[in-house]
Amino acid sequence: MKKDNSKIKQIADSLGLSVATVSVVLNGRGDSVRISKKTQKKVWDEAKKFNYTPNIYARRLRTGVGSDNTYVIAAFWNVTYYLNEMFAALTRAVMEQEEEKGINIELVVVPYTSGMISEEAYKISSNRYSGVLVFGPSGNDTEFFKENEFNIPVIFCNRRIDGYSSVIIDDFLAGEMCAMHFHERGIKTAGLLGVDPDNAAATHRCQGFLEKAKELDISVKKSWIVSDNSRNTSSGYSSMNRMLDSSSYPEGLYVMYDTVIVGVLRSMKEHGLKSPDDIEIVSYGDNVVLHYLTPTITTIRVPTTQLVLSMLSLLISVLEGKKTATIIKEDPSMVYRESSPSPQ
Amino acid sequence: MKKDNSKIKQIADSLGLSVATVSVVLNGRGDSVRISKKTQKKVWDEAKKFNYTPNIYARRLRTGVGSDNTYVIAAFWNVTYYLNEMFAALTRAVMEQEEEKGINIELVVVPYTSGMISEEAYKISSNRYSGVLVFGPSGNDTEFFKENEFNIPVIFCNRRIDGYSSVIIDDFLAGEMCAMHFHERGIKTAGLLGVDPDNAAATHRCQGFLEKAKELDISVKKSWIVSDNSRNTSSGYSSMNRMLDSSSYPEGLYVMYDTVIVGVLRSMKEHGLKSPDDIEIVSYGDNVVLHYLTPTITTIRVPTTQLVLSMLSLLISVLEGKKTATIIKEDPSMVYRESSPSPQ
DNA sequence: TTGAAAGCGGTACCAT
DNA sequence: ATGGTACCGCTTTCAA
Repeated sequence: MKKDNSKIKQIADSLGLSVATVSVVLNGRGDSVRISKKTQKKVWDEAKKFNYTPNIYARRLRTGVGSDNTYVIAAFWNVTYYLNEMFAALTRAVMEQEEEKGINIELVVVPYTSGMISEEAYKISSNRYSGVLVFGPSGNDTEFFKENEFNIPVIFCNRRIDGYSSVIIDDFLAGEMCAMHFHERGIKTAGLLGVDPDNAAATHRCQGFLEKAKELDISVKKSWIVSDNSRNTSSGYSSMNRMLDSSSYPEGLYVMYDTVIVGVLRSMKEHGLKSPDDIEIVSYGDNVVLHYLTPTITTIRVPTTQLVLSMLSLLISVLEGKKTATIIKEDPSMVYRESSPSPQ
Repeated sequence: MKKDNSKIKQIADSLGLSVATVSVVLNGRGDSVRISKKTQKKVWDEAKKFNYTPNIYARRLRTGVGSDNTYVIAAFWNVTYYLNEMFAALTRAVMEQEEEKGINIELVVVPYTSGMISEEAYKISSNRYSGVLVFGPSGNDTEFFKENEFNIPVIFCNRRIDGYSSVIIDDFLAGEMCAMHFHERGIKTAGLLGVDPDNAAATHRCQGFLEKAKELDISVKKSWIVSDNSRNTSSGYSSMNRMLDSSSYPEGLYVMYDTVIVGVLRSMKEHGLKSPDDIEIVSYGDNVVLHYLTPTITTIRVPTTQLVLSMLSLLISVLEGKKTATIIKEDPSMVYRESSPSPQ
């Protein structure tokens, strides 16, 4: 059922009043401008009948509000994944940049479901935003951007796409780091949990890991590579169950996202297994719980906060004409904890 | 350093061109409209020199984009707390309501730091938004709203404030529920972790708990009431340390937020204590990890998803004139797990 | 107590 | 290849 978003003029006409009067009443200033109660009521009734909704953009333009030094930045947000930590980083980055650069940022969040970004992307090319940040695009989603071109800057979070800016983690390296770590620990068999062909970042990590593992003679059985495209505690639990219910398990496990780790630990416990004794675990991410779980979890830390801040900062620089499209790298680093201690 | 957000007219004048030409060039349509390369370059150079930033609202108004059936909804977001789960719920609620009601929602996130909402709140009264949702206001913040009045609907998440709409959890009841549960478990001594006088919801829970505990002869020592206004894993860890480092500890512990629980468990472990054997734990919230930790954590579940959905749905109803300001209640419920099993 | 009209900053049509 | 101008929807000043 289509709403009739009527305009002030329509209300005014059908009441035989002027738009000025209607506007004043609708802004709650009827009394102070001394519009008669009777007229006020008529206006309100008619507005309700027409289901009047003010055009916010017309209002803003007229009042000049939010037009000075203001960038309208859209954050395209994949609701399918668990990007919650990133959101916290984004809100903080916004406050920081507003302060630092003396600007105003209007942060518009555009939710999309994995693979369906094309349904929302028309918004990018319709003069709505100053610039765009994209979080968590799947294979389909990135494909869409490759095939289209936009006239405002679009910056990706940890995805390389020709012609676009991005801030990326060297995920291939993150994969290699884990394999090298396992090698130094004397680990000869290893598995991967959370593989997702639709996720470019995770895929790079896998590749980096697998190539390096091969080079270092770490054996990776097929049944030790478990996919998981949900990235949450429950999915981590069932993924790990799948591996452990099969005949064997590896000495070392590389978990693609720290958001699943509690589920992994649970599954191990229910199978009577302990980390690091039975399986050494290396996670990916910098969630603070990794430092408090039992065992504490070794992780390849990605600087989430820095990542998001770099995205926003880059976008603003581009908008200010200070930089052109580019790629910024943030480096992952190893944090040793109980689940797979430092080799030294 | 104030930016000079110059206008198209200025560029046009200083170049001796028309606004039309400048507009076309700046929109990247210079070639298709056959503006000479030379002129295009002049325009771009001048725009850069003037640091031209288009007024997004003027553009939207003119192009009519995003004006049909669109509500601009601001979510005031306290970045000090850990409301990440809520954000996921909010993005999903937005998609749901757009679908269900056949409307468009532009979700604007306005970050604020605890106690400082007044610095951002002027935005509410300046015609920027259709309506406002407020998440995580502290005592100061709610005080501010009590003292001011706004001409657009403002809806609070789990805070009662005279004259405003809200969707609330019966936190007093949630407190009582825990005390009653402990009583049925035969627990005679209990503590509270995560008390925060600045947080109305947590305070109600404490009150409900303490009153019921008194009634049921559960003793609550002062040193067992530990405050924590940070609500994260680290703060939970240090809060619990504070309690356990003192002379004694209670049989039952009510933890005000599930976001601290991993820290609490860690502290107990380091003190050689186990749940439920040494201390029975009841949490508050519905984070999925509670179901996978060791031990699994008994909790008073609040329907976060429903809570946020109700807020948004209520706001839209008010905007559509279908409802007036009101208060909606969502009920907490007990979920029994290992850390404090069902009494039966 | 109400109305007429200017104008916010752009875009796009139609001329030239 | 470029310019003139109406107009998007609303608020506000000033006049009646």
